[in-house]
Amino acid sequence: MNDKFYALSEEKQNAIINAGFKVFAGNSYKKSPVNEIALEAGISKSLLFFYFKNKKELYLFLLKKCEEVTKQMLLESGAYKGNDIFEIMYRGLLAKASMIKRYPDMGNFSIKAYYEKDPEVANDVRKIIAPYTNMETNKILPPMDSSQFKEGLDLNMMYRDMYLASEGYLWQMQQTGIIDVDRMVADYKKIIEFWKSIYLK
Amino acid sequence: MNDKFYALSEEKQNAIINAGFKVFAGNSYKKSPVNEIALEAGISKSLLFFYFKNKKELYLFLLKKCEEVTKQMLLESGAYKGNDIFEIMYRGLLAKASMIKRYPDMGNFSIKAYYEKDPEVANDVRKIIAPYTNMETNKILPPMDSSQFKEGLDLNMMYRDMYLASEGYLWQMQQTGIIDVDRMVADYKKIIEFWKSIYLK
DNA sequence: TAGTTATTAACCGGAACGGTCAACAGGAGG
DNA sequence: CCTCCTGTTGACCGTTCCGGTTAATAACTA
Repeated sequence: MNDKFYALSEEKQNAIINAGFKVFAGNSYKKSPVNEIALEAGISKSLLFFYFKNKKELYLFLLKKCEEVTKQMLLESGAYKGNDIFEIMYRGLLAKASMIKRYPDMGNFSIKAYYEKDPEVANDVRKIIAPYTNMETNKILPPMDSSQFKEGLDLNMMYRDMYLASEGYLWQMQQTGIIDVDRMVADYKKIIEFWKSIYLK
Repeated sequence: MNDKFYALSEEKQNAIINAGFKVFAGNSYKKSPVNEIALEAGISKSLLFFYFKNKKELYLFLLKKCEEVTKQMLLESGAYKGNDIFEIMYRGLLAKASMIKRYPDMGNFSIKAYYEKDPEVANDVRKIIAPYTNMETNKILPPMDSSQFKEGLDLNMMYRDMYLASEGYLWQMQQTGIIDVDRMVADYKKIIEFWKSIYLK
């Protein structure tokens, strides 16, 4: 890939990246025309081929970008790990929300890439995705002080319920197409308040 | 469309329908080759064009099928409407799960169709989808006897949390690719037991 | 065997695609 | 004004793909 790409303004870079995410998220690798990505990004196909020597390189670049951003997000969301489970969940959603705002189609792109079967890229996709599959997810109950919760509460089930509801909420939000981070934060705060009212002593 | 299609065995019909759902769910209308659908269904392209006179007809047939199945499902899941909210939710998930099992890609197909912009089909899609958008969804709290729940419980928030968690669970299940209805039922029963333990008096 | 039906392989014209390249625009410096 | 350099593009090419047709074959029936 051409280093000149990094000399572009951040907006221009993001425009290209998001165009790539969008088109590759909407179609399989083979059915995603480079021209469509260029048009979406507001540049010509030739220029895109100037920055990335071919379609495969562009695709794998996007996949790496995706991994990098996700890793960064997980880091951020866990940065203030404490023993307040509600705070942790709140920060987790916040990080995800801002990620969705900056790269709206990245999530769908990564899902598509995960299931990509085209022999031209499949192997490289596995190679890039492999380490990131084993990564620490937040499906596992973080350590916490159980004394503050109501007696007899099944903490694992509580966490599972909250995790599932968060996923469901994010999914529901993404279905609408418009990501309104402010509204998401407000909604989620209310949900967390509800959880506190039923789970805490 | 050719009535001979209905003379086919149910398995053959479903094979064709599911092949259509799968391919159209994975790509936009224009980028979904009829040949790929035929291959996936285990028949030749010519035969598919024998049953459906062109691509558009096949697509709209699938969309109607989708609407019909969804309507049926909503009917089933609400058939035993009582005042037991947990029972209602359980039946709801059960209906959705069995629908996913029979038509694994139907959900993604309907989402794709909803956002389809190709002028060749967009108008007809709106026409078919329109009545079904206004349909009664289960996002609204059903009437229930509040005396059995814990004092001061916000029933709307409770229902919202349960609904979101159910969506999140279904989404998570569908991501795995393998729909194991038995496991889903078992999982969901445990989740509902948990809800009962925290919400009921 | 003859006739009817189910199913397909081969084909066609046109469109789309990845990738290349000569050309063009515009600014910098002489 | 000319010249060089850089960023950018339209036009082009060989190939593949796609929707749809049709003539031919397979399978079944009587």
